[in-house]
Amino acid sequence: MSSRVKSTPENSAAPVKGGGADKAMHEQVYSTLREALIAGQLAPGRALSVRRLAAEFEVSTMPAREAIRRLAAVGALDFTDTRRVTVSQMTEAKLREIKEARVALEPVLSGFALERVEALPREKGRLVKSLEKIDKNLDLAIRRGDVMAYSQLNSEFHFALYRAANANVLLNLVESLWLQFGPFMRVVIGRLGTSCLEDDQHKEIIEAVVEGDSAKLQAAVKADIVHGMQTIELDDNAVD
Amino acid sequence: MSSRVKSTPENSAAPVKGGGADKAMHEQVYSTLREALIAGQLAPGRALSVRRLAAEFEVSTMPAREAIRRLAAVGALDFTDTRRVTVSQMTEAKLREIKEARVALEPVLSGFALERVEALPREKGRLVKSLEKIDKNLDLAIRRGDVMAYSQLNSEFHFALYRAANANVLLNLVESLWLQFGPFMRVVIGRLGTSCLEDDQHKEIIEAVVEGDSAKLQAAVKADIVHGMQTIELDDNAVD
DNA sequence: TCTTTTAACTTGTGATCACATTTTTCGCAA
DNA sequence: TTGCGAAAAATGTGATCACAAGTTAAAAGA
Repeated sequence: MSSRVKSTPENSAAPVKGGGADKAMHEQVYSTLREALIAGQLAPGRALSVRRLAAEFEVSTMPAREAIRRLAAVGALDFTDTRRVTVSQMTEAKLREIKEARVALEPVLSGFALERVEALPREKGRLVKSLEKIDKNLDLAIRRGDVMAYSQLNSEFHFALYRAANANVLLNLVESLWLQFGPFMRVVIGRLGTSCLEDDQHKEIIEAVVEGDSAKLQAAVKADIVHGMQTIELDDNAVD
Repeated sequence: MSSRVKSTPENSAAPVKGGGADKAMHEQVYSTLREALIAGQLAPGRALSVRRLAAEFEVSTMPAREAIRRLAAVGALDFTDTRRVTVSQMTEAKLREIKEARVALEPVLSGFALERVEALPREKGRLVKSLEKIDKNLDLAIRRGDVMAYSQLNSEFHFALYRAANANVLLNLVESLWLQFGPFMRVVIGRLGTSCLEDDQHKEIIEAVVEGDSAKLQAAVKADIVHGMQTIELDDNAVD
């Protein structure tokens, strides 16, 4: 939440406006915010405001508005009854929905990913190496008890796999789910400590990819989700 | 696409701005556009523009922008490489993804709906009556060959069921899928005629709800989706 | 008649201002 | 110290303008 976007020098002094930059500014605000949410860097219930966001990114209010609107459209942000914008709170019912949706979608997406890399050996090699590297750092983060690094790396691990599917419709659905439970998960893990995360299914996931075994992969992904979500559910103080 | 939003009389003459209305104007623009997309009233590839939309709804460009941005966020609209906004085109790969996602999500959502109405008999009665009425009109539309009415009523039928689940996370995911294939489906049905739609699973769906049989309901919903999507896939000229 | 160039128009994006509410802050009294 | 109420600051939303880039239409040349 403290990163800076290239503040086009024209903005401050002269009122030279227009497209200018190589990428739309609202896009940059959006991406940064999205990463922060998925990695759990923004606490549930935290209030955002158009003007504060704009100031932080050193842009006008317009890009901030559009980024907020976009995140709200996928359920990551909530507009309260009084028109206030906050990071979505979790409820028990919502958590159940997210779990069911993840279980329904992510194994399918994993299957697509495997199907695709099986046809592209070089890409498969890159994917496996990437997953192994992330998982190694993940283990270190867990042992270190580094919740922040864990959240970041865990999402990186899953999305490295999912992105390999080259299936944007499914990817967007899954991403919207992660945007919704990311902030909450981070809070729970922070409370429980990383020790509860030691027995994930990442090794099995990598194995299944290497072996090209789709059934095994989907089962491992599902198990990983179920285990992770159960860990959260068990913390009864989690939902307020 | 020709409906009007209450044009607050203050807007035209005096520059009295601000919240004013009871509901945000961008929300109204969004809802209208969403309904039009799901019902297939906007053809794939059709170009939208902020200013034209604003003119049509008799609002300024701001509410139109936000509505467009929001629909783009869920994949209903595309921003082309040259910053043009169009109704999303369909591709073969995308259609496959949508089918898989629908098969994965909509039976689950149906199960949630049944589970909920089983606990609320009055609501269950209302739901069944509502479904029966819509299905009756649906049959008439099919016999009449009225593609427009069919698209409208078919979405009403499914969402009447889905809304009963009171599960907004899942509902939003499913809605985003319908927003993406609605325009395309309408084109295909328009080409094939409504005769190919005679053997849907709506009767079985209603039956299963009445009987409170979740397995039967989910199977019927899945069959309805698979059948509907296969109808589309078979039309090889459909995807351009 | 067909191609090419140029001018007019349209469009998305960013900036800025206005207004009605909501939220916070601060001083005063009990 | 604790409530309470009014002033002050902040916020979402809508309107409007500016600018650069894209699209379309027209005009000019072959």
